[in-house]
Amino acid sequence: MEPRPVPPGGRATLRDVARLADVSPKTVSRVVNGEPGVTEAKIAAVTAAIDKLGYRPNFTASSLRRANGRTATIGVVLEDVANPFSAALYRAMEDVAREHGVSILAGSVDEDPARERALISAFAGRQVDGLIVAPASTNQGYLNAEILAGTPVVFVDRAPAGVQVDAVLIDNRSGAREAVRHLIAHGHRTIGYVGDLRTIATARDRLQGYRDALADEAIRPRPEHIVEDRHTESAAEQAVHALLDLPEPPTALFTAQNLVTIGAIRALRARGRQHSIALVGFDDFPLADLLDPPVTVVAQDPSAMGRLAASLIFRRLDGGSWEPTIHPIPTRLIPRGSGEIRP
Amino acid sequence: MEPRPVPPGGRATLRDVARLADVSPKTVSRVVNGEPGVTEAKIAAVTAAIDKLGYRPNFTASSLRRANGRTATIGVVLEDVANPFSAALYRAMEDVAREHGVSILAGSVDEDPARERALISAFAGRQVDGLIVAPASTNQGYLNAEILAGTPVVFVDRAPAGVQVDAVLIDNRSGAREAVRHLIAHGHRTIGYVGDLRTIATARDRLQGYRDALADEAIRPRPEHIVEDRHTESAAEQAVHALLDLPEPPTALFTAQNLVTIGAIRALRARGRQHSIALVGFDDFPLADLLDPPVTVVAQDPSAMGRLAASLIFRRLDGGSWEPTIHPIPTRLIPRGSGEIRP
DNA sequence: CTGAAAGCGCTTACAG
DNA sequence: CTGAAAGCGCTTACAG
Repeated sequence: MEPRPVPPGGRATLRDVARLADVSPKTVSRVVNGEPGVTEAKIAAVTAAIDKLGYRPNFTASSLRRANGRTATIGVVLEDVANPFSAALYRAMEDVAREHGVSILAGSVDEDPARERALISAFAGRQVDGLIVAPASTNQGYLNAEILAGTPVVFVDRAPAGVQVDAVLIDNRSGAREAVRHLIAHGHRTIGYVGDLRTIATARDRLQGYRDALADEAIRPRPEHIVEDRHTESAAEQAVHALLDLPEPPTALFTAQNLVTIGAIRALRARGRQHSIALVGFDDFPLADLLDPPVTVVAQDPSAMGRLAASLIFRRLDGGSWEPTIHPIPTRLIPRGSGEIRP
Repeated sequence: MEPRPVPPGGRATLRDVARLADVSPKTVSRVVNGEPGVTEAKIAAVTAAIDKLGYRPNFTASSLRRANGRTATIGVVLEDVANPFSAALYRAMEDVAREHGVSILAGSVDEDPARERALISAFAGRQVDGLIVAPASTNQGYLNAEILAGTPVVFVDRAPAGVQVDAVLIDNRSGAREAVRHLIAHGHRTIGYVGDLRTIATARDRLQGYRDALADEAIRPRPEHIVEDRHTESAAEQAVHALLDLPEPPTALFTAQNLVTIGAIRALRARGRQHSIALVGFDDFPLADLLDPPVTVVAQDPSAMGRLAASLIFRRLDGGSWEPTIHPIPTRLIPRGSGEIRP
């Protein structure tokens, strides 16, 4: 609580400390960085001066001069931190980064390629040691300059295009196939699909998985039962209302993203059909098990994905070298009730 | 996709660009920063060299030398990004920061004061232009050095102690009082309290609000109906089981935090009591309206809180000056069903 | 309109 | 064990 004698309006520098302790700047640097070969007396003098001035080393300046140029900061580009999937990814990365004494610059892109580039440009300009990206763009060739310059880049959730990098991905197609197969196994032949923007590759993969599962059982997909480009809860809700208004409505729904699933549930509830129309969602979400009926989902493991993505960055920073690889993370079907409703 | 002629293993510098364009570094600097007074010819030469080298300005170095020393980066210290409350706060701050061309360094403290200090130290060492903090510590006097040095600091969700800063807060006590008053108005006289760690000031405030509401109606609080220090879902779940096992169990519950509310719901479900025991939770959470019964809550507005907190930082950075103030954000009781169950 | 010199806060590479 | 000089990548403050 005692006010510290900091230079008014500015912060003390290493030179201020050196002057007060009556040593050279280099000696202060040695003390600050815990380098050996400084007498106890000088260490004490420097430490006292640091305390007195409230000196805080300028890490930014030191990394500018330091041999490896590392900033102990990585950049994380997410879809939307407010979405629990992104939030879980981020939290897992943060935990790994903390173990390495590394801070995180993060931002959300909301499916906007321009925002993705702006964030990466801002992070690269701040000399991040690595980048973890869940891309919204269709091609990330612009990252090649960074990669050539030696910055490790890892993609998460979405595959790279135009660039060779490690990627932590799930198999969206087979996950979706499993979901729809589950519905078929419970007797459904007319299954509606409601999915995210078709500009998103993972959304297209999930639709393909849906088609695969139908083809497996020689069920002809009905175009009117397939609704793409639903990115929000309310857009999905409307889509489900429309599906149920069809002359031949589906008896089951596969909803290919967490917000879409929630929108679908709202529509089913509004019609009192939640116990008569089966539902399997892609992506788990908090409280899915507490709804009535509990929601069957194909769960991803965002914590595992985030941990692995961050670990890959740090392995490369620690000198690890390997060809850029796809690192698959398995999905898991969790039957809870909504997916086991029979037609 | 075409590989750029970047110096192998390193990035091009402003000097590299200057050499290639055959101008002085200062001229490159002018072009990069869009300063006026450069001939079209030189601009073209510099731009071509930048493209050829894949040059990206080192923003870190420029802010070291730049007059105001700004890094266009702020630090955000949250409770836990994976909690939807923190995630919503963060997202709102991010949106404001983006409008100002500012990046965010963020981290979670998980109620650990040491982590709080470590994060702030890391962010300050990276020369952030401002700090937004949801503190876990009981005293933040250590921030005074930063504040004296001119870094704007804003607290959010939790009040400052030992330091004079702006704070964006809700009135936890009166919010809790309103919640419990609501239960009393619906006929309850024995109301259980389940709350977060008593080390958290807002948890203590909410308990006080609970006591206030009982006192208002001259209801004697029963110590055995008050359970503190429940920080996780499962801890809260256990607590509710224990409450309902009492000889005289409460007919209603006030759960003073979002995870605690969810844990309580799990316990009520497990016993099939969700329609017979009333429940009001503090903090809204996604899907609260889709549960059965829908959950009555006292809602905070984390988006409004985050936006305001970030705006305050930028107003100060833009030269605004005022005495550090508490900025109250109202809470709102949302009756949905669980809180209107009668004894 | 353009550039040479100095310096932001720190570390490197030496010398003693 | 200690420090003087130079330099990280850039901008400032001048001079022309």
